[in-house]
Amino acid sequence: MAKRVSLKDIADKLGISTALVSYVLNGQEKEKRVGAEVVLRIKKAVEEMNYIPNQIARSLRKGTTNTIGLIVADIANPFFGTMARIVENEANRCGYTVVIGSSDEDCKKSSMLINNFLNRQVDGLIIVPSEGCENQVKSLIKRGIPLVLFDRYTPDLSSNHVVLDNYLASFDAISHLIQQGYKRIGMIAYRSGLIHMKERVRGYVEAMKDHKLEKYILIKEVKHENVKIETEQALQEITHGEKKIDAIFFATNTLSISGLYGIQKMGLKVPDELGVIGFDGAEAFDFFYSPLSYIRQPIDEMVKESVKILFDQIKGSIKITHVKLAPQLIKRQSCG
Amino acid sequence: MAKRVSLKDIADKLGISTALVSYVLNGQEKEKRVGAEVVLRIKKAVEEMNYIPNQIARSLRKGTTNTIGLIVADIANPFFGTMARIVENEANRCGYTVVIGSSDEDCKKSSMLINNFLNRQVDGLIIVPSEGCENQVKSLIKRGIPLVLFDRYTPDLSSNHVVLDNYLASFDAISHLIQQGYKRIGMIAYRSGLIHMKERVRGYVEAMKDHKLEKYILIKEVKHENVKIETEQALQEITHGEKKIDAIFFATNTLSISGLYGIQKMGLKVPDELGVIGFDGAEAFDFFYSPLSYIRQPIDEMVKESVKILFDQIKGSIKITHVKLAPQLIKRQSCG
DNA sequence: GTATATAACTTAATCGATTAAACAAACGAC
DNA sequence: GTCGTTTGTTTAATCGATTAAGTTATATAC
Repeated sequence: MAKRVSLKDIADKLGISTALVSYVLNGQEKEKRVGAEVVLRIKKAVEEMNYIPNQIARSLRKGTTNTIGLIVADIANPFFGTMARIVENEANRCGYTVVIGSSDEDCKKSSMLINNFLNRQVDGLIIVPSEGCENQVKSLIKRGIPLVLFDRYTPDLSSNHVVLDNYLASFDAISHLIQQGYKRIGMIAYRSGLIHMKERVRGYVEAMKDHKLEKYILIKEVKHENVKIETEQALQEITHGEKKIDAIFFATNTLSISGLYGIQKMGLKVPDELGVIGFDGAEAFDFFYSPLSYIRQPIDEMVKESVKILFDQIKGSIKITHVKLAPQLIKRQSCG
Repeated sequence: MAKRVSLKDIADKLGISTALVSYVLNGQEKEKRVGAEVVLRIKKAVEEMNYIPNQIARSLRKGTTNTIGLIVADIANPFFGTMARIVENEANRCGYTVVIGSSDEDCKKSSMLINNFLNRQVDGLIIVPSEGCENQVKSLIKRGIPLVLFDRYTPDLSSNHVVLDNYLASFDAISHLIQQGYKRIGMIAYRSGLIHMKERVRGYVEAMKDHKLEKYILIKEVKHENVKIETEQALQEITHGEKKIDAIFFATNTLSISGLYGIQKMGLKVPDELGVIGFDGAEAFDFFYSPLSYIRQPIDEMVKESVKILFDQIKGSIKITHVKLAPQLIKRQSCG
């Protein structure tokens, strides 16, 4: 591989010092009063020699990399893919690059990613935190690393975060189901201590209680590792037998889709035998024979807000910002 | 933000030189015969002071960043999301980090991304090339940048690439439709000069000719900018009137999904009125009322192969590798 | 007792760009 | 003719880690 052209190569070729070249490349020719003729010669040489500045060297010197790290649960999940795409757009607009990592909701992987990104001196992080990584987050905050948590947060840590009003999301969904005449409403959620999941469950429980349906409260929690199988099993159990449910609420898009596979397989009639409300939205929801009603997250706004907060932090702001955005219930045919 | 601990801080604290610390951190204590007691003291200090090596400095010195750049069309598209995820896994296993960019099939964006990644001294690139960026690719090759093209390639450039046998994919799909009794088979493709699209079209054309159906050849090409609307329009046109088609083949997953929306809206009966075969696979395919038959790409294998080739290049191999993998036709209910 | 190995460290150059500080030449003021 | 300014340029330190080459001190050989 041919050796790359460096600043010094240009300076040497023109018989001048590297300082001049650097000034011109950074558009400081006025402030540093570089001679007009020299400016031209430098620009010409830069063009001719096909010079590409070495960001690594620059980063080392300046102490900033113009890079932000993004840690999601799984970049193959369209929800996070969409999220990543918006982060990328916003970051690029400001001259930043994004490095992305998938944690699989696994605290160890998350930790490795965070360390790796810090080694690489990212200027800030947007993290969808996994369960059990409170200490990692705490440590980041203590070290003053610009950070925004997304989708979830740790209540007793004062970090920046942008989340959906998850309580309201569930509450609305369940209220709507009840209004449509459903009573025995079940919920399938992840087994997780994370606040977003707890809030979604709380919204469900409160809505049921508010309508005096506490006796029908039925929550099945599945583990991250085996979503599809566990979801179908759970579904099987609660849609049969004496106490079988007449409606179901899924707590995430992955759960919703796994659930739909199950419903399809079992041949349940939606919305007559079973009312359904999902989460997040997916193309699959639109093609389900009874197009799915779902909770829509304002993801565009959420991500833009996150990036904005992060850049504020990077610029030195010490303000802690919490943003909670309202969900939207998209009503279609799957719930009466 | 508290100043980070550097190698020198550790050396100073222990009253030794930075060289020793560096040796120990790199596991060279044996070769460089660092004293046993010193090794212990260094390890203890590293732990205590919570030292994190500065990858930037290391990269500058070593000339490698242990980072690879990935340029896809759109990370929000699950096909590329899945691809990115596999790249990430493979890269991580080897201690590499991935930076991802979305080109939107736009040559200018692609160019900006490539330059940006090169500024950042990525060790190699995996690129899903856009139309018109042959010169960019050529320049990369000329400069000896480790590179693997994915999904598409430029026939007259000798670059490494990993692609599907797109000709065969189409040929198989169309042959199957014909075998099922369809004759007036249309195709919806992207308006693109890229080889993968040309090959997909060629497979269609050849299959039609082989069965003496050339008079029914009907290809609609849509632009990237307005996929959904254009696809629906195209569909509208070719499913009505005298010469209306009785089956359709979509050339990508985005086109397939847009097409399904159109079919759903128009209330066409699949597979009776219209046989359908899609591309790539998507959850939406499974929930379409007549589960879609589709061409499945062995994406896992394709990506792993790409990463392997790239790492070979990074390690110095000068071998040019072309990999073409066989598609799989998943037959379901949408085509008879 | 001198020469040679070996072990254990230190020194200092290096990667490439940035930038404060020093320097030199030309100009104007009086 | 001297002093101060302005203009244009160079010098060299710096970011943090790596590593070839150099330096001691101690051990072993004969």
